[in-house]
Amino acid sequence: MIDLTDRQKTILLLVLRDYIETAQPVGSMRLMEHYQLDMSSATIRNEMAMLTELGYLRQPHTSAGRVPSEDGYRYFVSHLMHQAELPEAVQHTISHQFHQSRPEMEQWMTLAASVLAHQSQAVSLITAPHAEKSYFKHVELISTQGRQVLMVLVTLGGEVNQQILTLAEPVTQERLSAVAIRINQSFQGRTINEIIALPTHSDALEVDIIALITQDMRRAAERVSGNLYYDGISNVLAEGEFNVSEEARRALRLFDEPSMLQDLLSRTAMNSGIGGVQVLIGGEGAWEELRQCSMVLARYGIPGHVTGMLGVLGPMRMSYSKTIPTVRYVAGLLSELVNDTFAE
Amino acid sequence: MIDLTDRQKTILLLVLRDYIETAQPVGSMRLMEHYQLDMSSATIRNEMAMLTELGYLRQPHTSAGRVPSEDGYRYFVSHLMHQAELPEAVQHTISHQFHQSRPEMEQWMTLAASVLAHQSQAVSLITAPHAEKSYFKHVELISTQGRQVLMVLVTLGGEVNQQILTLAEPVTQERLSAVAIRINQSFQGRTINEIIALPTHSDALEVDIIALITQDMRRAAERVSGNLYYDGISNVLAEGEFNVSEEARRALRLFDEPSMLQDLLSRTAMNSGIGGVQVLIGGEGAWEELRQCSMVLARYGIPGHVTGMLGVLGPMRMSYSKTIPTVRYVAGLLSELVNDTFAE
DNA sequence: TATTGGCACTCGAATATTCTGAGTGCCAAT
DNA sequence: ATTGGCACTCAGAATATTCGAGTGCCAATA
Repeated sequence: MIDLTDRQKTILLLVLRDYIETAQPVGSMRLMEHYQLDMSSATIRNEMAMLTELGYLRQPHTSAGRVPSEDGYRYFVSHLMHQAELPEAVQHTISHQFHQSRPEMEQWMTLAASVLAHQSQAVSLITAPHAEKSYFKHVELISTQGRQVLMVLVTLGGEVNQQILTLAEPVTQERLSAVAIRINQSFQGRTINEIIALPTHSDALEVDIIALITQDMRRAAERVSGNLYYDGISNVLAEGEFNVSEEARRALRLFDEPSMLQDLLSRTAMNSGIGGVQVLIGGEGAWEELRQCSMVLARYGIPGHVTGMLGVLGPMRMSYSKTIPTVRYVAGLLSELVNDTFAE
Repeated sequence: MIDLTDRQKTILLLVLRDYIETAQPVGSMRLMEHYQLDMSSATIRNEMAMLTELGYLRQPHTSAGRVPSEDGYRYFVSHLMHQAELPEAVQHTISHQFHQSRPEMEQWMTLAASVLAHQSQAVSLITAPHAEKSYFKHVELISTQGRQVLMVLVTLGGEVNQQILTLAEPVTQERLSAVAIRINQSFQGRTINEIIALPTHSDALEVDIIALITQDMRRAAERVSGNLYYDGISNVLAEGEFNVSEEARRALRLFDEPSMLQDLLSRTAMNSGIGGVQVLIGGEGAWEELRQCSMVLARYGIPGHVTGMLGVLGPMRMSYSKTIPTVRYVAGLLSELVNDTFAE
């Protein structure tokens, strides 16, 4: 794996750079002139042949230049690319936008999606922060009309869940409020299991409501992550190689099938810590739809508490050296915001 | 406009049908055999020439069959197409899905988007119902930690708006609840203007909260419509003529620029009543991006009260006779649901 | 007068053919 | 170990050729 000479590394790096920039197979001559290498094209050819044999480069056909292979990209990302921070100016711009927006989670999500899409010129996606263990915080019952009641359930971290119930018979707001107050007092800060363990109450209305609350909390716990936001779908279509369109269609199908994305996000990045950025190249064998794509993913939030995922989906030859710092920075920013909001 | 002979209408209708089905220019021979017309292909050619002169058909090039022009589609939609109801079986399936889903607005929106996209094999889009005039219903203040407070504001029709405030100094939950109760009592059912007209209170905290409430309500009133949901983006890419891709890209750009869609929706369908379905063919000159597309739009909800928009965006040769009933039916269904939920 | 068969004509799309040049692999010379 | 030189390859562009669906028009017809 580390059996590459310095010169081989240089050449591999340059091939990657050039290909990422131009999307054209890169040949030995071009490489030599463009980067003023002081060796002949024949030497470069020899090295390239070596790199091809090692599996880091590919030849689309016999008489074409070289193109990075999946392994090539992986080597690039993990050994060659120099990991810079995001330029300060960009950091400021982004951070400014966040601090100017309305202090609402939904706004932040939309903004983060937009920033990522714009910076990386690819599709961005992000899940709302999600409590890893759900604690009851507050419930509110508001009668809207006759038998319809709006239930607003707040769990740890300000996740708000609203639902409309239809009762068997009309109930006054007073009665509802009384029930709410009782429930709030006894459930405060408890987990779903603790709530279930509590002695059941005799009041029929109250029993119904409690059943709904536990049901909601259970459902929330099952969902791997919160709502999904994304942005920049047209970016990916602007890419040259996607004009083949077949590939683009496949990748975009992911966005029509939220469950697939959820699955993908949870399966990959659940195990990576906060702050770490995961790079997924060419679907890593597991995702047929992403054969031509890469994803840069990160988790954000408070570990073991409230976390979410965010990332970028783009063509395999996306600019990792720009995307990775961006994803890392935005993840950090969101972590801060989540911290400010939810920490106890 | 109505200067078409019956025979011309028949031919125009068949051309439309055939083209919508096959996406191929249709010629005189094909028309004759396929639909057993008892006239010769020469006669059909003559009529076609006439229809071309009148602007209802076009010829892609001299020696090709005929293709409907924009005007042709319009004539078809308004005079030729027979307006059937959605088949009962389909109605049942759809309605069943809605009644099985969780009774939450968000679920309904997602479901409606999914159903429309699936039925029409095109992109669907839908805005959440939006109160045309906003009445205060309820506010809830929940302390999450030190100076952070979660405000949940419910306005007429169960629109719930959550926001996190940072206070100047920590306040107990008791104090917050007291404020909430006072506000709820005096604001119940009032409009924003009435609230502003009320005598201001002396309590600093209360004044702050009230300011935020009015601010929120004002903002909600300004938004043309609620959140935007959509589905089926990959459908549009599956269409043959979009493989040219340039067009697809343009149309999809709409989805990255929510403001454009909002604008489009409000400008077109704001004036059409509930129940009426509007058909927008080829952008009607106004929207460059939609030159190759059509939209089928409808409003739903309670007129003058809480309404939303929904519709389908597809290629100009979409199956109007299937899409229009679907859109109408789903709009009706949502209207019912909105009615059940929000009516007073 | 409206309809029809016949026929010459058109022109996009499909297929075949040729051309071109960027790029390679390899070898002998340095 | 590196390099200049050279024959070879092959995708893609450019060009030519064929094919046939479809038209427009006209003279014959009912």
